[in-house]
Amino acid sequence: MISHMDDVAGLEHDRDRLGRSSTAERVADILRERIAQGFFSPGQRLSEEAIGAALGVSRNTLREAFRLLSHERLLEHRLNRGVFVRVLSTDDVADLYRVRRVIEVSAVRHASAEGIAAMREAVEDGERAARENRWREVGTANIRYHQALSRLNGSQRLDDLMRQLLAELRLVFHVMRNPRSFHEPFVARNRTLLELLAAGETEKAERELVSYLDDAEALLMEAYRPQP
Amino acid sequence: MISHMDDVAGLEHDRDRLGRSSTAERVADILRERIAQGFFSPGQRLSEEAIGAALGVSRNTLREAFRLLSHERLLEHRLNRGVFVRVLSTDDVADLYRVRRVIEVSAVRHASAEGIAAMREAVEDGERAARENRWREVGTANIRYHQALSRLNGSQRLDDLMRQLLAELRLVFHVMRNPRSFHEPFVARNRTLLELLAAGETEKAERELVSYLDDAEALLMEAYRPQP
DNA sequence: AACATAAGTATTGTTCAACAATTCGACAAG
DNA sequence: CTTGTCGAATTGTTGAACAATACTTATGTT
Repeated sequence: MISHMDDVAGLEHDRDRLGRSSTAERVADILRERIAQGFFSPGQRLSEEAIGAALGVSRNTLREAFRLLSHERLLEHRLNRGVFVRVLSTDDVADLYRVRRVIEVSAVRHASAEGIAAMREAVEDGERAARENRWREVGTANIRYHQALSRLNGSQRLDDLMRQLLAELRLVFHVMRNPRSFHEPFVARNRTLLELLAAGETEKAERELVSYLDDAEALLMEAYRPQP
Repeated sequence: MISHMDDVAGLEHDRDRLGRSSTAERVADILRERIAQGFFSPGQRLSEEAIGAALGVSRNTLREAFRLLSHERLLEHRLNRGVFVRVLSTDDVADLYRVRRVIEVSAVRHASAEGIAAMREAVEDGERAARENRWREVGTANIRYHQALSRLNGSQRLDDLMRQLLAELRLVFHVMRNPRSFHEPFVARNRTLLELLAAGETEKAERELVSYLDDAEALLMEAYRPQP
């Protein structure tokens, strides 16, 4: 009997992807994607009645979804006034990059062969998309790159934090008028950092990463200053 | 006209302390405290009907509170089965200490005079409580100490992460039979680390901290192995 | 006795309708 | 131009209802 179980053992890994589908969570998934794609603009209010009617769910269920996204800092819940798509201040951007420096610098010190392979894939995807002038894809490849970098830490919780953090940053990206000017310089720098890590040059890699993040923050701040 | 506005300008800072009291959040506060104090045991199921009746709130409101605490990883939501007080595995403990190493080591590198003062207060509270054999207070002082340490990073988000992380660790502490044996050694080590930081010996401080966390993790794992 | 199956119960998931509480804009009064 | 008041619109919260799922107990078969 047990011999038959061995065939099924591999499935246990995917088990959590089955049961975890309550309506509220699926609603949250939909809204999260819409926000990430810029379908909802920062500052926009999300009406319970309108969205509830549009998705065909009750207000209570929708409110549960709102709570989830508020906790992820994608929505902002103001008492008796509703939920709004988060508007990041320059202080928020500064804080996000403080966290990125902590997590990603630590990741560089934990570099491993398998982890670097995942980064390499993201780099090549980004380079390919850049050659074909698909800058939206360059952006997503860049996000995958930094997720892979963060994963070097080997911590589920830091991965979650990084994912949430990059989702917040997307709120800023959508405000920028010219995505190419922001993403273009970092295609090459992703490659540079990758090769330094692959060569075991962690010292140089760390310096490159810090300079990388400083530049990215400065560029973002520059593009973000006008309308705060 | 604008000159009159200057008087009010200082109030904007306190604005967030006004509205923040919805029933669901207050319920979450109560439950969070109960969990922290070990009133609810890890693994215990929290019945919607029972707790809703005890607190005098409707199921819908209570469920919103459950969502909040589930997202903080204090409760675990299993579909169609209810919410349970989280039971941490040894893998969880290992992950928590991975995150602590990243955050706290980074904090050591950002040490500043004002931040160290807050740590000194926590150290002295802990030493006082230890002299008077109040080991529960030693535990809370220790938590305050590490929160103050984390605050050296100067990041709101890292502070939040640290607070959540220490709340999770409390779930483990309650399983231990003898709190004294766990907390006692670290009263002196908190002082040691503090003085190294105050003296600007960041190199030594970092080594001490890493060794500190390694020992704490090992001790916790040892006490935690029997019953998972 | 062991095991599978089926019925029944309890609990959660979701919706709906209602009302209280709060915000916001408009308009009037000073 | 400020202040006060009214009313519409929206959120906050409740309670009840029903569906969907999990747990328990009883039942029947081998």
